Amino acid sequence: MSNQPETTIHDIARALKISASTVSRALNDNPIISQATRNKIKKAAEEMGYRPNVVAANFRTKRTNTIGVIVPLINRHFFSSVISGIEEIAYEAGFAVTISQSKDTFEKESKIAHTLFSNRVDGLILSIAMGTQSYDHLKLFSKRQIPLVFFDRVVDEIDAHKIVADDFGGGYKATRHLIEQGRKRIAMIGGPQNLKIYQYRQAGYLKALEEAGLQADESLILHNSLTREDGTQAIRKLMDAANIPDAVFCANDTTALSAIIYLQEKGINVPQDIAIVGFSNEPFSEVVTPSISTVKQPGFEMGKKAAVLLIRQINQKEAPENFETITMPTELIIRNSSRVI
Amino acid sequence: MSNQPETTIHDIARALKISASTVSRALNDNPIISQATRNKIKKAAEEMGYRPNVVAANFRTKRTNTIGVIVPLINRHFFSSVISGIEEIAYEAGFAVTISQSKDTFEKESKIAHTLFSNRVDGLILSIAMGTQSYDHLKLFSKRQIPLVFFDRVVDEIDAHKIVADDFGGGYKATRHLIEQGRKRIAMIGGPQNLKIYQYRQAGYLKALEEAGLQADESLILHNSLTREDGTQAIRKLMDAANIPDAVFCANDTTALSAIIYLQEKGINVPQDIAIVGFSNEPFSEVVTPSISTVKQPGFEMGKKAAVLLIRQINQKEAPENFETITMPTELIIRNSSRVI
DNA sequence: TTGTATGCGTTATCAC
DNA sequence: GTGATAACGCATACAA
Repeated sequence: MSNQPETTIHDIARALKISASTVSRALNDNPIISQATRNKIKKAAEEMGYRPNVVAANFRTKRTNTIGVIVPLINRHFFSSVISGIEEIAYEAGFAVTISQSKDTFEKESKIAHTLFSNRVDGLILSIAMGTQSYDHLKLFSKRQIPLVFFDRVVDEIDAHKIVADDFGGGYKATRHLIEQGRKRIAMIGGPQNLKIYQYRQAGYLKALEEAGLQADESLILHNSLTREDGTQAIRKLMDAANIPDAVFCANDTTALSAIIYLQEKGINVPQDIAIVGFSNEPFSEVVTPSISTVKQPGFEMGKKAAVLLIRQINQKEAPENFETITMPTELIIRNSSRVI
Repeated sequence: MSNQPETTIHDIARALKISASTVSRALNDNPIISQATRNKIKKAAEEMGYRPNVVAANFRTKRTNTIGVIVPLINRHFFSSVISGIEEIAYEAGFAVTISQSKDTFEKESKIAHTLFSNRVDGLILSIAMGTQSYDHLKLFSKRQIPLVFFDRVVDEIDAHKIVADDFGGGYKATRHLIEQGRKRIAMIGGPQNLKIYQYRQAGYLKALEEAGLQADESLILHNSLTREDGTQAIRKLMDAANIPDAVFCANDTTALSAIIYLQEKGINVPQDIAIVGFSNEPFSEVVTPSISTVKQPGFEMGKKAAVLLIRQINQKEAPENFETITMPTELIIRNSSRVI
């Protein structure tokens, strides 16, 4: 069971009585090598079980053909859609993709970023963790001219291409829809305000209220981390207050679900008594009862776009003179949690 | 905006008028270097913005401290639980984790395996794709003594540690539960029979039927790829036949959901008319109406176990004389889709 | 405890 | 078209 030594281009060169450089060139389909020798070399490589040592090549060329991706949680439908989009483009362009999850903590995000940097990924695509407030681990990349593309949860302080969904429009459309359903006291369960996306969703909500001549009520606006538990706590707080809402716009589907479950337990009718709209279009939102109205983000498309921009930047080797922020449209999906038929 | 050159250990050595090897040793906390010089070197490294070139080190040491993980789909709760388990252990042990998804196709799986191999991952943890029937891309690893651990969807033909859930027991418990609810004509929507896990789930089902003196009915056993669409088609086929079932055991939660939705549309009562049990405990199964009875697999624990075995094998550098197959317990969770109260 | 020398496998530069 | 040679940055065997 001894470790058989790796076949290298030198072994092939020796066997064929040619030089290693010719082997290298042939294997890389360098057109300068004649078709005949190229075939001969490839055949020999095949027979000898040659496997290129990519690590050595990466070391030599200073390129790894690898893109790093950091998402808060792999297991969110939106994020895994983005990942699929990134993979599709990267795959076509000959890049491998390394995926990591920050678990929404700054500590893990920073550690991952350093690891990816040390492993010399050619570029990085990421959506920052909820807890991230310092950006040294990302400045590392910009300082060394390693292309960086943000999506969804972006950072103003760093110059880079940014792909975002139209969170403002989503919040606006969701709220406007509730208003059109005749709701007057519309609460909001929002996310951490250090993240732009949650600021924008809330801004859209406020804008819709204002347009409709409805007074925003501070006591109806809550902020938390948007987990199942946070959602339950938030809806309880809303319902225990003096002046209960007749609708709730939730900044994600998870808290929308919490709200629905809590209200059902209390015998309160959704949507008749209280209408609910979520955000993100998680798969479960379609299949729960009542199905959850929500705002759909084009995750797959965002991933593709992010990868295209990143790879372009990698290949041109120059930092672009100006960075784009691309806003992709969101779509309100009206389901039973907000529609009084 | 020019690319500043990387600081190397030689730069530090020159600045400190010492040798590069001392710098290398100090930075790696080699105890042979005196505390004083170690501190001095680390301080200089810090000040000079030194970042180790991990690619170069990997190349030199032939180790990457990276574990490759291939799963069919990142976005399945079970798989992402496994990934979390793997990450937790790997993180503690100083390994990075590269995650890829095969999208359940052989082609992508094979391509990923080759990429990971070429990138010299120290070990591989994987659950094979539904379509995978040839194993050359995995034999690559065993041939070069690169440790390999399978989980969930394992391969008999390859010697390696294997972590599986008790699929047989899960199928058995699920079916027995349906029998205890008084069901007599229990159908099964099963998965591809080239995968052991689906064979075992079905074997458990058959065993429970047999024990109860119920005749297995071939017309009540269907096989497909267990997607939403497959599930809908399967339940339709079952309901269109002469002799309709009074319960269905589905090999995953996705098809269980399809069945429930289809039956509800047809005005058939779940569980009164037809009881349903799924498999895997996807998050949605708890929150749909009716909530779906299912079999829970200990994904997180399986991931941890797989990582522990893999890392042990990596560190001892020797192929173990005998490989273990570890079966982790499954748990039946009884919910409303099968419980007539 | 530190320094010197060497080589990992590949690609790139230059020569022929 | 092909070959010889150097170099990438680091870790290590050996020498001091």
